[in-house]
Order: sequence, then structure tokens, then C-alpha cells
Amino acid sequence: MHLTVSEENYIKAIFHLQEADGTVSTNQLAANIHTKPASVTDMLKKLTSKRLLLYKPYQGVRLSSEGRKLALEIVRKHRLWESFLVDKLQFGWDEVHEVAEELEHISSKKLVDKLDQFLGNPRFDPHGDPIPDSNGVMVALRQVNLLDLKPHTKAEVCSVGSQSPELLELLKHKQILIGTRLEVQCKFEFDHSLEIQLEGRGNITISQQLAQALFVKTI
Amino acid sequence: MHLTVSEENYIKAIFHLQEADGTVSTNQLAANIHTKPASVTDMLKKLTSKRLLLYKPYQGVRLSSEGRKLALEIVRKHRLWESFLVDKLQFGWDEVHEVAEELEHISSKKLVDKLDQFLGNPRFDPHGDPIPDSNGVMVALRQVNLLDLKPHTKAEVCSVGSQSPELLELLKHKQILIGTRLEVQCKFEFDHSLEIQLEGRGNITISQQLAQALFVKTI
DNA sequence: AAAATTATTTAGATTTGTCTAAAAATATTT
DNA sequence: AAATATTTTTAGACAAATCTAAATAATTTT
Repeated sequence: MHLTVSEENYIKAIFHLQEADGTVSTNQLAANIHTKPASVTDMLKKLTSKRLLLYKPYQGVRLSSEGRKLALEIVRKHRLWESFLVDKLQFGWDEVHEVAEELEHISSKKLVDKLDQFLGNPRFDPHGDPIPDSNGVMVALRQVNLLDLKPHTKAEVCSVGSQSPELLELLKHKQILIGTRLEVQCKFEFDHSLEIQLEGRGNITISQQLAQALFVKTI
Repeated sequence: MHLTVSEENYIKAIFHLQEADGTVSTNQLAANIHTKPASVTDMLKKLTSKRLLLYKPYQGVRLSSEGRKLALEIVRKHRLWESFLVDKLQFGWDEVHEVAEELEHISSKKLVDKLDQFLGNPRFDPHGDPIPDSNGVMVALRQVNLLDLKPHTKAEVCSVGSQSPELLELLKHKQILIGTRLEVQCKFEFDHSLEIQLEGRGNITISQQLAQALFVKTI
């Protein structure tokens, strides 16, 4: 089954959107892919005829098992290439996404498996997301939102929720990076802010908005 | 200047074809790209309007200096990726071409330069072809056709003229690979065959057809 | 429950890169 | 140099992926 770049992008977007909602709407997809709802409808019909989607007009869409398998292959490639860029080519973890969006469409299965081996079969990419293996098996995400962390748990920052310049500016100011270790001290009901201790440094306050954008894994 | 994959393939094909002939005909291009002459004419008009070609209807085409610059970027990427596949991922030199045809269209300039550095700034790819540097400067090809080698010159096989299974079968039988060292003993006018000595082994006869398909560099 | 709003689909147009068939230009043969 | 053959271009059509505008279905508000 050979897919075009465009078809692959739809499959991938549906995969990620359905993680959250189970089923994906036309408008959601249009916003995600930066296209118009009418274009989405056309593509949904095409991919359905290829048996990659379960789609009822007006009712939203989800991946068939065949579609899910293809999605996992794309995710695998994306995350392996990101690992390559960071680990081998010294890219920053915050500048690999766009390049990986291109590399993920290279089709050679042999290339992907050799790359995986070359990297030492990593199980997580530089953002902390799990990498599916060559059979499409992916372990559960180990990371959790900072907002959901219980007080007095030690954790390590492993991913951010967006790449917006505003967020990156704030993180730079507070000197929080991927790998920064911290411990939640207490949470405040009033504004959902939290006080955390940065390892080796003092205590700081994190707003609800910022905490929501930070993902950590417990250590 | 952003080009589509298709446009890049035309630029690259013209670059390679004009190495030999100086100017390239519509039919030559059509055969090379596996498309029809009518399609070629359309694309020539488009690329000419982008100032990448010097094209006179019915008179053939060649690259403008801007077109040549882009061609060298594509060749650079192709040959660096081939080097990566062979040196780092343990691909055989005879199985990298198709994958590199895909990888050469990845656009990130930063990626290419980092890859170059990661590979140790190689000057030749696994087939012995020179790799342009990041300014588009490429050293002259060091390799020469085995037919053109003077008797009693030592040389090393560094490239083959085609990937046909028939050729590969013959090379396997004669145990000639990339890197095999040899010395031409004598040449026969009658059938243009030559007798060569394989380093560490005995003398063998090479037909005109086979010699024509082998490229070597003197050592 | 009817009206208003929002979401989705349909219909028809556009762009890119390709094609076939026919016409025009160039090259070759006699 | 005329006739023939080859090469190249033009003209018109098609599939893929997108768009806008209009129509229809679903949801929300009053």
C-alpha cells in the first residue's frame, strides 16, 4: 500500500487527534492540517475507499486497524529521525520537528530498521515520546502533565506542550530545560499555581498555564 | 527558491546529461526521466520562466548558473546520503541509490551541513564520485574508465557504469568489487579486450563491454 | 419545538504534472 | 532539393489535492 505525502499526513493527524477524543471531526482535522473542511471531506472519502478509515458522514472518523498500522510506521519514522538529529547531528530538541516532518515520508523499510539499530534501538525520542518498534508496538507514554503531579514527587522535565516563542522565552528566563529535575512542593487551589523546587536551586512558582505546558517523568 | 520534487529531478537530470553533451535534447531528457517528450517541453518552459534554464525551442537546453547551483546542491545531498547509508548504516554500495533518490529532496540546508560534518566532510561518495562542498564547489572526478587506463598502471575499482543484474552477476563471478586493486597488463586491438592482474590473484581477461562498465582511480 | 447557529458535505473551479494525438520544425535520405 | 523520417512543440484531456460558495445535516439557543 503506497500512500502520498498528503495521505500520510492525514493518517498521522487522525492518529494523534484520536488519542485524545477517540473520534475525530472534520473541522478538527482541517484546523490541524491547515486546510479547509471541504478538502478534508474529499480526503476522508478517498482514504475510506482504501480501507484505512472508519468514516460515517457527519459522524466523525477514526482509523481502521490497517490505518493504525500505517500511522504507527509514520510515527516510528518521525521519532527515530528526531532521535538521529539530536543524538548524532547535535540538533537542539526544539529544532528537529520540521525536518522530521519531511524525513518521516521516506519510504524504505530497510532504512528505518537500520537507523533504529544504528541509534541503539531507543525506546523514547528526545521529547520523551515512545518510539514504536518495527512491529508497530509502542510502550505507554511515561510522561505526565506537571499539573497532575502529586506534591513531594520528584520528576524530570521531558517534553513541552508547544513550541511557541512565548513559551520558550519564559522557559529560558526561568532556566527550565528538558532534563531539569524538580519536586512539587505544594499546589494552590485558588489559581491552580504550584510551587516547585528546582534541583540545586531554590523554590519558584509556576502558573497553571505554564504547568499545563510542561510534561515530566517521575524519577 | 523552492522547487518541487519533480522540478528538482529535471534539474538534476539536465545537470548529469549536459556533463557529456553540453546541451540536452527533449528526447534525451524524456528517456532519462521516464516520461514523454510533451511533458518535458512543459517543464522546460516552467523552469525557464524561473530562470533556471537556458532554453531555445527545438535547440535543446542547458542550466543557467542559478540552475547549476541548485543542481550541485541536489548532487551534494544525494552523495552525502549515499555516504551515510554505506558508512554508518552498513548498506551495500549497490543498494543505496534508490533511497538516496528520496533523501536528496529533503530541503533543510542545516541538515545537509550537519550531516557532512558528521561524516567527516568526505570528498567522494561510495561510488567514487566527488561530493560538492557547501558552496557548490566540486573537485574533478578522479576516476577514469578502465578502457582508458594505460598498461602497467595500478588502479582501484571505484565505480560501475550500471546496476544491471547481468553486470553484477559477472562481477560476482570474477570477484571484482569496489576497492579491488588491479594493474592493466596489456590491451588487444582486435577485440579491445584487456588482460589485467588482480592484486594477490592471477591474471584475467576483461572484455571491452566489461571494461567500459568499470571505473577506476589510479593509486 | 421552532429558530438560529454551527458543522459538514456537495458542486464546480484551479493548479501541478502528466498523458495522447496532431501539427510544426528540423534532420536525413534519396 | 524533394521526399521522408525524426524530433519537438502545441492543443486538449486527466487525476490529485486543493479552494470557494452553496446546500444540507446536526446542534444549540430561545
